[in-house]
Amino acid sequence: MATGRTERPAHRGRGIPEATVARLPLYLRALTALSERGVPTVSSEELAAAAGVNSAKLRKDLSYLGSYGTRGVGYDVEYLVYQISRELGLTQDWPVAIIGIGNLGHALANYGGFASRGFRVAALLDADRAVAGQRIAGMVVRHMDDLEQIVRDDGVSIGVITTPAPAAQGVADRLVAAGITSILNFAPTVLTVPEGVDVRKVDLSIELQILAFHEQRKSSTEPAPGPAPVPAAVTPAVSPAVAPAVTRPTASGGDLGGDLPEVMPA
Amino acid sequence: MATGRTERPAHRGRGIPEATVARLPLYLRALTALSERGVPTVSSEELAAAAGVNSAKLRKDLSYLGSYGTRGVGYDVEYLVYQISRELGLTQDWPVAIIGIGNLGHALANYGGFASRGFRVAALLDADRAVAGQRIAGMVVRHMDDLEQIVRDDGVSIGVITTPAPAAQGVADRLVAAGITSILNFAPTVLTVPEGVDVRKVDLSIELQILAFHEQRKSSTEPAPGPAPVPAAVTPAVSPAVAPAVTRPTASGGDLGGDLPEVMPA
DNA sequence: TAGATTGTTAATCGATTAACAATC
DNA sequence: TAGATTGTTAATCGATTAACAATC
Repeated sequence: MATGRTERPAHRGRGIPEATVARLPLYLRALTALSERGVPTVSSEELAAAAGVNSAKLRKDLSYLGSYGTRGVGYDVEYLVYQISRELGLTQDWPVAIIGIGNLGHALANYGGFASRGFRVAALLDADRAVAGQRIAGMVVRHMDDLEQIVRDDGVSIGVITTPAPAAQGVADRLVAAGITSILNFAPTVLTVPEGVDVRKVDLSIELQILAFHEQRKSSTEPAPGPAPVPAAVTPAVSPAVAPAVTRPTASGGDLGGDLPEVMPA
Repeated sequence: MATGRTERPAHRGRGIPEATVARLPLYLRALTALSERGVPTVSSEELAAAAGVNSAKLRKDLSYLGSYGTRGVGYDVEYLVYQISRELGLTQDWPVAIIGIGNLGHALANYGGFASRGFRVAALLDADRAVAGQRIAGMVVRHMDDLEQIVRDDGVSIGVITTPAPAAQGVADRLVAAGITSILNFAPTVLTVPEGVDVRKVDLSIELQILAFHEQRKSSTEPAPGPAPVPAAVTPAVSPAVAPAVTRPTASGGDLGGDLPEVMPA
């Protein structure tokens, strides 16, 4: 229950920074957990800790939405849940279509997380006629041929692409042609879309590769990439003279393995 | 095959910016596609277009790895694939363990993308004894009790958490205790880990919420959240008097559903 | 040499953070 | 009032980008 507090949309209308928008869902999740535990208010310090961010950042982020806290007290949990939900557009229903019912599409269709929080799986689609017609998560998979009609009839506003990489761009084109302006892409491809269409991607192998980069730096105790401090004054002018020892005529034949790693087969 | 070019590790040893590290996999993917098409060289302009970034950014990113291009010519595709792979640590094998074999864990286990590119699913684990023992993607699911032994025996360095949210922190703690220092978290929870442990997260509902935010701004032509300009002087002093109509005592009871998004059932 | 394209500089932009005045 | 905590300022940091000298 919010104490009858007034709102000042402040920055509203223009310009909540992208970095802030990306964190609002985290705050919302932390607040929802607090709400379920019956916690009435939180300080920025507590909420920041729960969301895994710095409290100054949290306060700055929230200040873009308005002045929803009370000095000396903190934030009313329910009230802030509402305000963030509204800002994110979660007070309305967002019908989502999942395109490409393979392993991942199947898993997402069964994923409970959609239903709550304003999202609703409105349709499952696949280009394979053997897949279309199957019943998954209580829904009948439709064929891609019906895409335009489904988007129109069900008011689908967000498309989730879970096709193999080679099919993704074509699907994106059709989604855009059908009027969809928000796409969540799970296929490992860069999608090209017109201005005004938002694409976000979820990319497993990119995340793994970033982890591998850091993991490599940890385990290796070699002077260069390791956590070693700057080796006693590497004078810029000197390095060219120091470097030649590292110079290699070609990348192949080293102990590094001359072969370039093959990427995903498909 | 690289043209006999010399290498200058330049910035190496310390500090490739995180933003750059996060893009290297994109470049690698684009380069691999070019390599498969037999393209021998690319300009920064072409490669940047393929990766969906600005060419100045690409050149700056690559400059952190060294001087691997040729002025007036461009980059040797094979050579650059090799250099980026090496930088990311993909010239070695990274055994991965997937913990939590529900919908998503199952899908990931069957996902081909792992195997290529230096990653290898070394083990599948689940806390449920009814799941352990099952055969999935040619592997027998092991019970969580065996975690420590598996990490040790198989040299697992990366843990992928696909458990329900409430179980994730406990699993993370055990992974860390077992010596794992890189975690990819699919559960919608903030994980707390010691210094030196890297956590990256993949979060479907956060991505959807970010899309919803932008989608809302597009479709709504309402004055406040829409793309409308600042409505004729919203004097700060006045807003408290204007706002009360929007003030609501509580957020619950709405269509928001007070529920936190449940993750995959298992 | 003339044309092309890299690698780097420097300016700009946006995000983070500590600190603190405002205020409950 | 005294204590607590927000909302905001300003300094800092890091990332992006245009522009161009270096050089193949």
